[in-house]
Amino acid sequence: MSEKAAHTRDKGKTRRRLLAAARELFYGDGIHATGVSAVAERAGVTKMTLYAHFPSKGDLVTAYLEDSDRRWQELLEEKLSGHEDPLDKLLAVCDAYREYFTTREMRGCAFVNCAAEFPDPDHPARRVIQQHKAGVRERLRGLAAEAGAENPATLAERLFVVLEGAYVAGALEVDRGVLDRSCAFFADLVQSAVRNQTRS
Amino acid sequence: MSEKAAHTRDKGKTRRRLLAAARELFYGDGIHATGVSAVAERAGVTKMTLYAHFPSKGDLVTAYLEDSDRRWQELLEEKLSGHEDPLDKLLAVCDAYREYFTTREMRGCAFVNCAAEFPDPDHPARRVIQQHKAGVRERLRGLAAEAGAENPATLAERLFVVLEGAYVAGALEVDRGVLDRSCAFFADLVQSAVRNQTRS
DNA sequence: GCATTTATATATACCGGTAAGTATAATTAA
DNA sequence: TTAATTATACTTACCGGTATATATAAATGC
Repeated sequence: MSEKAAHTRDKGKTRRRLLAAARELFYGDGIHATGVSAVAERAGVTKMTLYAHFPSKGDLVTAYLEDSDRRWQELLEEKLSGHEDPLDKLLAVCDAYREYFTTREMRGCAFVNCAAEFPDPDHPARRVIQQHKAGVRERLRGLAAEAGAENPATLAERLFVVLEGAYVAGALEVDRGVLDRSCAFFADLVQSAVRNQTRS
Repeated sequence: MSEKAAHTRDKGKTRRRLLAAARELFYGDGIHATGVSAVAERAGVTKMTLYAHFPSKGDLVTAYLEDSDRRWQELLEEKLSGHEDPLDKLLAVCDAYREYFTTREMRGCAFVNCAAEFPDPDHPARRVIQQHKAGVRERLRGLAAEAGAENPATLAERLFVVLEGAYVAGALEVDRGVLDRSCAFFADLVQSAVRNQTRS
């Protein structure tokens, strides 16, 4: 049905198509290597239409990042909702990471890659990146506390470092197993941090 | 003495100047965002001279990566030579990482950043990146074995993941402390992997 | 010691391609 | 009628890379 229906008057739909195209191309090929014309073409619209939705390429980039963050959060919360025990919830973060990683091509973290392309710390895109990473860390900290870790802040930061490291290592190595082994690493850290807790 | 001596006939010196310029600009601003003219200008030479040393920008990029890897290895081996005990050597790898990181601006790993800009796994630059990371992992594995870790391969991979994670986390956060805290993390991992060893 | 050759670098202009972004007019669907 | 989109052409700017002709320092030959 939605085959030849490129002539939809639904503005939201066009915007979603543009964001989907931006996601594929920006993430897959890099941002500087992707022209706005290519994004428009992938979305099946004209460059003029793209500029009707996003005033500049920079705005499209930040919208792409915000959209990616939103999608990540949805995936994470869905994963978390499948568990009751706070310890299981904590472990589920790692699963979400792995799933998010393996779904997308082995291109590493979209936010890290974007930061590599935009060195200026004051660039608007960096704000979104910062917020995304801060969100992950904050979530980990809360779950670590709920799980009863001795030092939730330390555990959360270490888990965060492991996740980031596994992400880049998995993107660079042909060997995909590092992802799975890092999940075991993650679980070991959680276990040893919660084992010697003061049981309530 | 070497002030106004831009008219040196030393080919090696010009090449070094070009590589230094490439390092600063490629690393600091990104590769796609840096034009060959900018590199030549920074090196104080003409674009023609650049192309007399490197047949294309791609070749300059791979030379830049090879040079970076060589510099990293020199720093690492110098750090390692300051210790006798294999356990201290292992810990020194983390110090080398931190020093290498803080010397250069907070822009993360040059190899990871380059991989973000060159998605094609068959791109020549990716070969250098792969070799660099494989070298780090191999070194860690050897030192872990010498230090008498129970499972050197597992420890080495985990340490590698921590180093990579700390690198990207430090580059994204304004907080520089994550680097130092990750070194403590690194040390903890080493300690607990060596503690329960079968003493020879 | 002096001229010549050769390697290295300069200066400058150019080419084809592509990028981001704009202008304008026609078209489509509600 | 009106908002959304198309189609096409355009501007300005920069990119990687080349062409051409010149200048200079050092090694070479006599």
